Amino acid sequence: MAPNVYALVDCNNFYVSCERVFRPELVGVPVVVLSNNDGCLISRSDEAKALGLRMGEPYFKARPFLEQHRVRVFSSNYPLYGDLSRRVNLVLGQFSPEVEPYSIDESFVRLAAPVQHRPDYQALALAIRAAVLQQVGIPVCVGVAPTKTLAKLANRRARHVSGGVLILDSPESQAMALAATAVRDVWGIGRRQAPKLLAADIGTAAELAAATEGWVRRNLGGVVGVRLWRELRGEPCLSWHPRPEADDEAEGRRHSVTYTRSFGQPQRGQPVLCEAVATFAARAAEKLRRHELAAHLVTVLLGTDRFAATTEGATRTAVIYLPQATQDTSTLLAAARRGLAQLYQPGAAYVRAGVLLSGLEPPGQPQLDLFTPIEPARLQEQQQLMRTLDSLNHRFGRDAVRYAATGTRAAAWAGRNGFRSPAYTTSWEELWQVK
DNA sequence: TCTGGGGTCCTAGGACCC
DNA sequence: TCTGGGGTCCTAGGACCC
Repeated sequence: MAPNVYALVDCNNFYVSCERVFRPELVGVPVVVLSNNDGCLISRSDEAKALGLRMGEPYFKARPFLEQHRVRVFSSNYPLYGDLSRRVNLVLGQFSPEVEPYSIDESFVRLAAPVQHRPDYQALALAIRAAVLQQVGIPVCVGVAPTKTLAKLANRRARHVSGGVLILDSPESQAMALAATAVRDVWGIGRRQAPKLLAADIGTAAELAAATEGWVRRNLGGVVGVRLWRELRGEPCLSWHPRPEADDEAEGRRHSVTYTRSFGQPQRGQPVLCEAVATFAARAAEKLRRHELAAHLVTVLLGTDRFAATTEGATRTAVIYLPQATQDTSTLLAAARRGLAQLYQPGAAYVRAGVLLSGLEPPGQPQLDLFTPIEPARLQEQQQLMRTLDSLNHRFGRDAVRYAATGTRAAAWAGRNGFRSPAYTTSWEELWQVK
């Protein structure tokens, strides 16, 4: 049987490219997009990279430099990026039924096992690139190889190749690419492992691939390292999960749903924190219902400033167990409030909070709690209310209808996002206008 | 004044059971 | 007086990813 071939399609400077789709005047000039809360730089155009701006640089430090060089700055606009990401995947679906979105800006495409003698992957990769650019307006790079890890490696190198595609379908081309790739740039080798490998005289991906399996098992995180090592040698070991949220099989189901945010200003008062946590719980609950799941565990997180010199800086958590898994906002809200009450310490200055829902299962699973079973009629009522709430908010905009506990819109704890572009494609109020 | 957020996978270790 | 070993389940924490 012919082996599979994987293409990794990666959108170039994705968030910046999204902003450029609707503002052609941004093409050719330095542009950056900031993280939530306008905290740091998370996407840079090539021009911004050329100015020496680094990924993850705090915005407040870079600001004078950005102004001096007239860099265009945007707050992140996730509804817009998420929608364009979806459109990119639709285009990829024209080339293969097997598309696995890996992150908002990257997808793996499994290409049909080649029937003919030597398929022209180069031409195919170029066609993918042209189609995404033409139909969505986003430039991408494409790496093609027999394993996911090699496809990632090919993609990385494709960025510096004219045409933006690189095919590693022969042992010779793979050997060359491995020799030219620093080991710290291999997918799965992070900040911790890279120095360890260097100390063992392993500086390139080729040198890692040439190590013995026993050495890798002992020194590179056991089974995880061995899997990575095999993938580099062309043996596929990573599994394939097409359309992760579409199917309801236990296999591909997610394990948690989180909503955490930093505050615009440190917060000390319990009522304000209560509103923030209630808001985050309501958001997490929406996400839970979107994925058609219910949660048994509600974890509340409360964090103090980890950069402050005077305090410890720590995130503390409280876990509330719900005997019956639920996707009902008011039940989750009440649990979150109990968690907050356990955590809250008067006087502490909190800079971030969050809600994590876990112990997930499909809603309406058989009841295990024998003592306080919720009545089926009441359960149905709850579910109907949530469906109504979600559809109203979908139709009339986020927060058209919401819980009083979540407080006012102009909340004291709200984060900054001073430079946000309109949600051109997902919000009726902000639709792109042609004049 | 100002440093993001949301995930996954794996392992170690404790509690408990037989 | 002696005090095993295997299994399961759970949690905390590490490492990594974009």
